[in-house]
Amino acid sequence: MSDKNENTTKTSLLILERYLPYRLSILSNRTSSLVAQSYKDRFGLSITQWRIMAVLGEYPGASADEISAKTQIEKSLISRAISNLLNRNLIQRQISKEDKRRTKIDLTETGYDVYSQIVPLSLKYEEQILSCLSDDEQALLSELIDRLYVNAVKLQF
Amino acid sequence: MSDKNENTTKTSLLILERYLPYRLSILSNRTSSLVAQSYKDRFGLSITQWRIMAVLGEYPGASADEISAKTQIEKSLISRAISNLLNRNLIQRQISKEDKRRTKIDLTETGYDVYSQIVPLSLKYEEQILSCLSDDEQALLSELIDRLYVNAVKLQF
DNA sequence: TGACATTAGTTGCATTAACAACTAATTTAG
DNA sequence: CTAAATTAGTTGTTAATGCAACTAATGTCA
Repeated sequence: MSDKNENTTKTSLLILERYLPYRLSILSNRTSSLVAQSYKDRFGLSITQWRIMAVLGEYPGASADEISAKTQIEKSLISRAISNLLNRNLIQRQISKEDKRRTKIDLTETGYDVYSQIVPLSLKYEEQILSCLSDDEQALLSELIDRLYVNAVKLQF
Repeated sequence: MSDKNENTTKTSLLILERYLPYRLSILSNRTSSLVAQSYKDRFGLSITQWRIMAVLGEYPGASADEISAKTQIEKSLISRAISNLLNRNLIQRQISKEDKRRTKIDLTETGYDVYSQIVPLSLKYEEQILSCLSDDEQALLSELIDRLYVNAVKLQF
């Protein structure tokens, strides 16, 4: 027994290809970019723009900050993406009466039309991505992802 | 029965928070940025730089293209990261004798020393990230991720 | 052998993202 | 009531990323 490097620790082996954060990252990149390319081609929307619209479909009248929280997208990116969507008349906004710092943002009619086209498309994509798993496996995966995320949020390295 | 929107299709519902590509994306971002921050703080290395070093630890003498394939990082990023690692004397390279376009890249002694410090750290991080799952669940997750990735690579939207 | 295509790696450029500083409105405390 | 702190949103700056053009070397095939 020499020092702290016992046989359990020896020169420990890292195989990038099997490293979980790496694998999550490449899986996520692949799925996101598949979907992103489709939205870009069909509607000229980036993932960020689409996610904002998705939140507004669920939560009409949300503020920029609420959108930032729901999408996990940094608020300066939200601000610029909102400008773009406003210019394209996909969303509209008004200043909140109760709090003049806030804005209430909504899909326009055009925006809602686009939204209504993308929703079924994105659900179909999700289904295809998950098509290699049984229903039970899908449910399990979903649970595991939730737990991993809850755990990851608490961690601090 | 009005138009094409039957009850089966109705205005289908998308809940971003439950949408798999989104959830994968935020989980992956969280885990990667946890790890990234640690490498940045402790060794001044970005994830890209670290992944290159990780590949070289596994595959000494790899070429830039091989590194790009193993890390899934675009080759221009690899090229620039390699320049940086060369400047910092963490890696070294020589032109391949058989094919003068290729380079053979290796960790320097310094680089290997850093590598040897990061490997156990990164394994510990992985363990902590997975600590919320049982061994069986970890194995299952691993399998599901593999299958999802294989499937995702084949898909085309 | 010699044109043509392919491959390895580098560089330029345009887009995206992250981070901090800033303005304006609101809330909190004394 | 007012000074200080907080919050919503915007903007500037810099770094990271992605794509495409480019050079140089090699491979292909008539």
